[in-house]
Amino acid sequence: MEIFLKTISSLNDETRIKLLAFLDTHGALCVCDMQESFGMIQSRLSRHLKILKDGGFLRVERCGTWAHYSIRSPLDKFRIEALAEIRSLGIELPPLKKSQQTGECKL
Amino acid sequence: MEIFLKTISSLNDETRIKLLAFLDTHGALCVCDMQESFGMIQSRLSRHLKILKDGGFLRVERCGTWAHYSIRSPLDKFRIEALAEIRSLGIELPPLKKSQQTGECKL
DNA sequence: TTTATATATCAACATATCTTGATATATTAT
DNA sequence: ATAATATATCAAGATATGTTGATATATAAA
Repeated sequence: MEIFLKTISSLNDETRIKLLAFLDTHGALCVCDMQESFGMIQSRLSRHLKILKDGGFLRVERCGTWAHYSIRSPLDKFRIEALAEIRSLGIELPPLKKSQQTGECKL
Repeated sequence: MEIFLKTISSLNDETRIKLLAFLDTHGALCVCDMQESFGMIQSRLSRHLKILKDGGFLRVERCGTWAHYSIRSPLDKFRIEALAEIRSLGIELPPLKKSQQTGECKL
């Protein structure tokens, strides 16, 4: 029950649904790229990504100071269905802006 | 997006998940039966049932003063998966107590 | 070492949601 | 009509969640 509720509550926010859709579209992204793309304050973004990670939807791969978030794989059936449902919503997403940092590490 | 969020937020509560599981197990029930079974204050129960109805999970059939709630049918794929997930949780539910009212109407 | 960058976490405030008890509505029985 | 019953809704308070700005941590560069 606790895990299911955590999964559900991680989806219970428009910002997080957009982030999921964005990562679903673009694959792995670092926080700063999403920050640029969504024009979102860093602490806010970081918080939502943590909630999605704890909700079982995302994984993080650290690479130096960068944290690359991506959709976790494999996902269980329910989370796959949730993602499919989100995909089907046709949410309008911001264009991807890659933060022009030097020394980006190669995944 | 709004509809999806409403669906998700309707699931975002332990009480409502138990109610869904209960109705999934017992079929159509009137509010007073659930009230008896869960030992729950009527206003609270009524509120949660409304949220589940608005979330697209339940339907109501009125019969005199009684309101019989049941899982809506047919459900779309996502809600079916959500229900399946809830079923798989093996939640412990209270025994069904039929409120001993006279003149219960036949569905 | 100092400085800069990327990310995470915290504290304070604003907003949303849940619970309760009271009241409203609608139907049935007397 | 009045009284009783089933359900819905409202108002107030308690709790949870989201946002912001500030700070902490950790890595990399100079």
